Amino acid sequence: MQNADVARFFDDLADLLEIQGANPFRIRAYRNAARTIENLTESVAGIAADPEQSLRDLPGIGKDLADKIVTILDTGRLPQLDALREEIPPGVVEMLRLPGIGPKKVAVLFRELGVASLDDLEQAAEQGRIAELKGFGKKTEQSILAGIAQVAAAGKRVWLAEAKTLADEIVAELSQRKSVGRASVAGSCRRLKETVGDLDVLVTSTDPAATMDGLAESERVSETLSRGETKQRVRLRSGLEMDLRVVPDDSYGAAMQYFTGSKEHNIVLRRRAQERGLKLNEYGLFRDGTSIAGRTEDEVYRSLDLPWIPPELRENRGEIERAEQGRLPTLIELSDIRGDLHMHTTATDGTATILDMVNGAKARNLKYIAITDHSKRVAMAGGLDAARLREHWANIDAIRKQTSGIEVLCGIECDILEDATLDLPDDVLSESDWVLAVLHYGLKQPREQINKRLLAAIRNPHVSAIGHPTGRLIGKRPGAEIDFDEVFRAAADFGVMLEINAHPARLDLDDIHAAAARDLGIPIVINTDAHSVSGLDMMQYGIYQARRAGLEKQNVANTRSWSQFRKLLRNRS
DNA sequence: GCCGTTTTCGGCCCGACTGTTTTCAGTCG
Repeated sequence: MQNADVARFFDDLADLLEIQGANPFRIRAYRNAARTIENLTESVAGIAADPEQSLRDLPGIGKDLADKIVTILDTGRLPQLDALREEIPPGVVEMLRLPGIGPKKVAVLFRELGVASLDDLEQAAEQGRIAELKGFGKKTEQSILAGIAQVAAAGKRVWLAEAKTLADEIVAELSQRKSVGRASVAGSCRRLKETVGDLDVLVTSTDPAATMDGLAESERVSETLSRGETKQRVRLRSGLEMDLRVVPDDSYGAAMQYFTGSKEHNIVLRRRAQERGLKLNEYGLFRDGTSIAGRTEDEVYRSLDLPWIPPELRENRGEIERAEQGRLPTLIELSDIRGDLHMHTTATDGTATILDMVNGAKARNLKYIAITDHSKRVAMAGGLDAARLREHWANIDAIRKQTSGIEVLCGIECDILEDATLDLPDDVLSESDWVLAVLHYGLKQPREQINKRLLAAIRNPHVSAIGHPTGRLIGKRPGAEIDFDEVFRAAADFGVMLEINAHPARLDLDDIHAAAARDLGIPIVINTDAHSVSGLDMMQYGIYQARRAGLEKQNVANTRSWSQFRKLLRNRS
């Protein structure tokens, strides 16, 4: 059982308890436990099985929750959850997804009207039965109908690449207005999370009303959803929603801190303020009603006896403790990257020639690259068999001889087949400078078989790295189920690198698993998987993911000079 | 349900906006 699966039990339990009107602090305890488990770099099953470790050492896990975790791991069920599900149908929980509808309203709808699904709810709204309930009205009824349509339509999270591009454009647009002073993206987009649910933008303004009018009239905005003195929520034409907050200049740093989040990080900070007799909110840090910090984020953190913490790390995954101890990582930057070990050409499904890719890489100041076209199993992309691959390598060789200033490796993205063999024979792989082994097919196989495949690839002496280890496509398909503990141990033992694939749809390994791999000393490679020259620019998104994992330059193999990187390869055999 | 160099009981982060109210609960981030 994966950490995320265990966490889900507690989130589901919390949802049901909320509808039931249970003690809010008990509910919070379940949610805190879910976050703690989700953010672990070790597997919770591993901790439970290890006599040297105790679940109760995890923050927010006491006797009761430790027992519940063991029950979940042993039986795959949680009796309390099963009992609650008997009382509250799944459709009732689903209603929580509607904007403006929370547990209290859901409970009333279920209790008073017997509404037990989105379909029931839509019917009741159309019949005007909702507006008659106490605490409800015509507007709530209308917003329920609008919400149902919205949930059906989309309301989904978008890739960071899309959200960030849009957010940067909007900030630039707002910055041009005369009334606007400072402007910045905040929220999960600033934390560079792999997906973004909505945008948060912060501005200082001499004329808030005019600034909000300006946003409402922007080409990128389709409608204003709500608007007050300091906050405006709009829907963008792309479907994404955005909050604009207008804050006083003296509060800008505190507001940036507050609206960047994460919620979990902020809760710990506010508690820290309380312990020091202070109060922290979006307007500043206050002692007895007098502001003692707020103009800059740095000021806020310093006044809480902490160094400034990079937004990418603000998830309450131990960054506050590390900051306190002066052990914050020096996060990797794009300019640290020297090589790119995953890219395609017209030999398979790329759109650029070998020479184009080589020149594109040189233009981006890379010192070494690997050309890694597909192996034959990926027939749709025109994958290469042994003969075509050798021919391709000869072409790469020819170009390498007439090129200077960059090392070009004859590589291959070799499929790990469903039966745990590799798509090309060992004698071919042995001629390669760089073998990236990957899963493309059979991702739904049971975990045991997936692990068998990955372990077989890792043990093959010709394999250099595992590319996009889970095979997930964010928002489109989940990755393969992997026993990460076992795979990571094998990668560490055999000196096989693991990839963070920089494509915005992959970002695979994710932040948590990349951190776990780093903890085991496994060298990480960040690669673009470029299918065109401009695809080489995706490196930035891989760097973002690595920063969220807390990776430093020395954790990432392709920050090394070519001569250093080559040594890593030689150590392999 | 968790947690504790002020506590094993009594706390548990904070404010804006909306809709339904006539002073505030619910929701959201």
